[in-house]
Amino acid sequence: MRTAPTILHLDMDAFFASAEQAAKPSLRGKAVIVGGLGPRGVVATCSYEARVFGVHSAMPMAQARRLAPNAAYLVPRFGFYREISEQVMGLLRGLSPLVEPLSLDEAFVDLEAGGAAWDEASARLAGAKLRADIRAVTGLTGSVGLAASKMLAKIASEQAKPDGLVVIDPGTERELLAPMSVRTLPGVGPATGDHLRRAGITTVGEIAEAGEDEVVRLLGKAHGIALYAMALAHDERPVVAERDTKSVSVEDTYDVDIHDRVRVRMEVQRLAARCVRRLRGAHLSGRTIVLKVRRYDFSTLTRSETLRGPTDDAAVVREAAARLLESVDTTGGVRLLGVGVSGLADYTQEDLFAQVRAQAEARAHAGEAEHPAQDEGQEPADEQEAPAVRRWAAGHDVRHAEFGHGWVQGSGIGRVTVRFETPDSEPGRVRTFRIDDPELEPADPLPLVSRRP
DNA sequence: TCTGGGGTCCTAGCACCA
DNA sequence: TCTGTGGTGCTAGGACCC
Repeated sequence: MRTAPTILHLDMDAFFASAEQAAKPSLRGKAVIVGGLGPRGVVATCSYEARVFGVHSAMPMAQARRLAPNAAYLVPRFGFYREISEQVMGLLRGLSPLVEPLSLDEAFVDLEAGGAAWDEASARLAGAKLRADIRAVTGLTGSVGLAASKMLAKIASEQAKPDGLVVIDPGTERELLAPMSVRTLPGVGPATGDHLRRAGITTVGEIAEAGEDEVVRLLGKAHGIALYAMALAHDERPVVAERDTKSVSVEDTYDVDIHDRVRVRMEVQRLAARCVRRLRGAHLSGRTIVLKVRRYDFSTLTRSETLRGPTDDAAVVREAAARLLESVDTTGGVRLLGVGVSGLADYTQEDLFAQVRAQAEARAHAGEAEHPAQDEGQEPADEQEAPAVRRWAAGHDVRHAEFGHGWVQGSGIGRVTVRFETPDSEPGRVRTFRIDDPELEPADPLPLVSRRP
């Protein structure tokens, strides 16, 4: 255990919602909710103004709409958030080579490894400078936690929210943790929390008092030992810069349950193709194909099949997924389907069988379209955008030939409403157009902080 | 109230093998 | 030859995280 608080945890404040507010002046100071807007969507992130109404992450969107009917509802723009995230991660890498991203908006940094800090004063200074740099480069705020371990740095950044910095001094950890809820500890979710509560344990201090044997008896070996150590503030997990991907998967929840078996088969084929495109995009191949089915009653089951060798061949994955589906009863309807590949290898070991078949097919269909697996990057016909009707997603950027840059505030019944404003303008005016207005074009997001010299 | 999407890790049962 | 044992791989499910 190190003796100085030189592990830093950064957590961007209400990241997606803050990015949208920075991009759209008319939303600043307002309740903004980002998430799936379909009937089965959930909240990904919401602004602090929306939290006042009781809205929070992972809440069903329908419930959020009841609580905050006047909030702005936007679909996530991951490409935009990723760009901002890369700027932030760049700043972190300036502090240390040991940066462990946890998601687009969170990361650990080992300040000591980078020579950026060696004691409390230098760590505090590095944290404060980082926060200022993030604001200057992205226009957004992030909260920083500093402690001697990852667990405590994360707890510190949680306490620092929003827009703050908290240091947990080495030596004070156990005292600090003792009165906290067991849910504070990483790995304690609703199920484990309930389990502990039934045993009369609700605080971290009570886990420590119960003793390791009792916690192992309640939660099993791996979980019990890890949790007991955390309760004593023992956490020696290092900051790991490079993490290998273990699996790649795609899944879709349908607005309405699918009952038609033919349609279910078709969706599984589409998902398998999408999954392989992701796999190939990451230059990976895998041995185990996993089919996931969530039924009408929310019960979820998985079926998997392990091949003799790794593959990134779309036909092989599609066929395996189709075989797996045959063992699943879907009468009653399915709400979600997913296809994944695990047991990954970072190279493509050619699947001999697929290769031979592809060659045979190529001979048989000489002059026809290529085998989909050889067709990386191109969307199959079933996933191409239908050009007939243009769709305008709420929150996405647009450009109008006459009125300039704006974003979609809403659309429906052949109309699209656009607010014309940019990150550094005043809140803009709203205008409504026909959805097929030729002067209206989708546009790329503008930088949040203007890059004038 | 009605529950996303993309991941990771752990456990347990079973089969197989030495 | 039979039985027990321990390791390993596969499969399925559950919990958790952001």
